[in-house]
Amino acid sequence: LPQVKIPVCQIAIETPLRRLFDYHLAEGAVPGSRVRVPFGRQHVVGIVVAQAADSEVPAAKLRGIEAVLDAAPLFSTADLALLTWAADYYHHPVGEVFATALPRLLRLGRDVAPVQRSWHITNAGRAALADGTLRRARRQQQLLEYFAAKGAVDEQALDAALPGWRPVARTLREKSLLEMNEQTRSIATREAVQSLQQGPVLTAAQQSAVDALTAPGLAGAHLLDGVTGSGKTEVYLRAAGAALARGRSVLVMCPEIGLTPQLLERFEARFDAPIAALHSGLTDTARARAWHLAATGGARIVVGTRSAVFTPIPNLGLIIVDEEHDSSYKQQEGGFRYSARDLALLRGQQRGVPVVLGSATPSLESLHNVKLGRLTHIELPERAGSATPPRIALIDMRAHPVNRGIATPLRHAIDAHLAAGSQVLLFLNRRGYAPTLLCQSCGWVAPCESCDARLTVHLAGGRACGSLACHHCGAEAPQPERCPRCGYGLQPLGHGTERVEETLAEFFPGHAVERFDRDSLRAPKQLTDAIERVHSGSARILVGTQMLTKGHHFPDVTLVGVLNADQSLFSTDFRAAERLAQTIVQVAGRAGRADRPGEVLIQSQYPDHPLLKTLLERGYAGFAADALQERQAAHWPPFSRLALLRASDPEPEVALNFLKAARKIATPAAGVALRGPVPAAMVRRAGRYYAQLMVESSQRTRLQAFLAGWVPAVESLATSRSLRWVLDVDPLEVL
DNA sequence: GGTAGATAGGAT
DNA sequence: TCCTATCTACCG
Repeated sequence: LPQVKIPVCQIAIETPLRRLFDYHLAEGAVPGSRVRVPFGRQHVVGIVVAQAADSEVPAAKLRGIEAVLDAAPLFSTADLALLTWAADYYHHPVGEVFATALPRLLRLGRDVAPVQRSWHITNAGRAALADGTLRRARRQQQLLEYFAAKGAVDEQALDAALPGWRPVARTLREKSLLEMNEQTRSIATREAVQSLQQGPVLTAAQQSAVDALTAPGLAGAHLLDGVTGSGKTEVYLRAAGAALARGRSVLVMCPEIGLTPQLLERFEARFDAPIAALHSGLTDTARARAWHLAATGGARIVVGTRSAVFTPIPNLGLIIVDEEHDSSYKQQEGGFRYSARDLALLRGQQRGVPVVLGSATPSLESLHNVKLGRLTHIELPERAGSATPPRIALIDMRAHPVNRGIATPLRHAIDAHLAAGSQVLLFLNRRGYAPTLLCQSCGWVAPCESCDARLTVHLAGGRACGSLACHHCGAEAPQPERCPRCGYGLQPLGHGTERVEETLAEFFPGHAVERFDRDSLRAPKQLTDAIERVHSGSARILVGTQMLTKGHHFPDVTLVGVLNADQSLFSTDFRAAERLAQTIVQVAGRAGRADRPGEVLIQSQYPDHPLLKTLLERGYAGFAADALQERQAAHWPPFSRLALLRASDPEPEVALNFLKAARKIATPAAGVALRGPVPAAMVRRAGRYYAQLMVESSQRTRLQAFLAGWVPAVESLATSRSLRWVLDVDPLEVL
């Protein structure tokens, strides 16, 4: 009997299963479009990835597509190829990878083609106006009169003409006096893009950077390596302008848009072009709209965070990855742990589109790629506008009196800068009041019930008697008055940003302190208000965490103090030194932006530490050169490739045993080494016990080949439902 | 991950 | 005897 071939669609479905699912071919079910399909006993939305002339699946199991949801595909074949590549490379279920690329509403099957809503008066409405039934409802009467005069009016016009019309219109609609019409708006693609501003005169370095990035017929990847204030953004704008002028669109990626709205503002101010912003602060509807605008070519500039790397952009002509060293480009939670920076490079290569990675403190990976010729190195050595670079010095905390975390030389420097009318910025990577609550009598410290960690003391609503919080699982508890073990009084030990804020207010009375951390700036409004207080000059001293190292320009800050650089000097994570160097250089970059020279003081117990010495004597480039040599000697990335299999379970030993079994079933492969499994640095976190197994190879292809065979086998090992496991390819933290 | 049928144990 | 909690297999 000749086999009958049955043509099928191969569909990505959001499920942890690592495969596509075949369904009978249906009209309009072209690759890239969404379809509704029966799946098990449910009905789900999937994405057609490909069509095939035949299926491996027994014909009896094949089912039909229920509905095609998109008239035109959402993803191009190149978009599909990128997503498929990512699923392969990160060895993650393809359906979940596709889910990452799609806003929630589209995943749910909603139609988000932008609609134009317009309102008009009904006959009943005219009658109501005539017979005066609305005499007592003045606003309703006025709105109806407006519609009686104007006819159909669309919502944008109403927003502009009559702010606050919506609730009134809703009431009138319920009474059938007004009606609303929806119609699909056609998007004007290829809108003319105008440059609103000319932009400043470029420095020679900027000009040659722009030349390199806008050379005709150019593709390829570039590292734009420029100190803070050297004008990287201006280079981005010029390169983007050139791409837009060629009729192409631009993808701009940034680590956290909420913290760095400047980038978006600069693009908005420069170009009269439709911009779509994609970040975590959007509502589902707003995100779906922005995504759709980008995917249909309605936006010529797309500014977004990590997941924006997957957003379809027709006619893409340039990809910019700002602050490429930033760890938020790597998804570090959940299952699909991709690097948006690496995928951006791949996307550019795949489409022949130039990619610019920008940073004042490039990742060692990127600097290594420069050496290998995979990235061209474009340097912007000087600060634009000829500002003097900051003077950096160490304060030996052993050699000076230290009062409440602040050494005398730093205190004097703060006094001097404040007296000169400048602002001062202090960086401390530790939020809360104190990292520990200690009993001075018996040595008891407040522990987290569900983690191997100490609870951090926080001020409750600002006053002395605080609360306790776990920074690992989020647990909160009131602060006990007495030691639960011996009944003695308890003391907060150590310094967090809240305590430093308190200390500064005491040491420098009359100088308002502004605190920048996740606790003080929970809402975006709080951040903008705080920044406003700094810019207006009402705040004189800034104290904060990482938040202060990202993006914001504080032109009147002339002194930056790093209160404790030591935390990561002796970390076991091989990337700790790189992160510390980047943080110090980034926070130092906040000082002396204007014509006033800046000063940076770093407090340390170990001023002779080679990392700090190198950084001060030879700058970030010198540090990076040394660090790369160390990595090479120790055979760490980028000189080797890593993958980490992490597992956790509420019962001790379960995760470790699972990983031991995973190691046992591995087929030995040449050039691939397994290390571990070992318990995680913090074994118990949020009530689960963690362990990990490392896979290492000097060659990416070997590692990939090994994982391709191993991961499916590992999957079949995981029988218990309570056990969770993830594979992290190119992990950032290996603790 | 979601679902439902199978199974086992406890409460009534 | 029935109810529920847990296990197991499957998804085209």
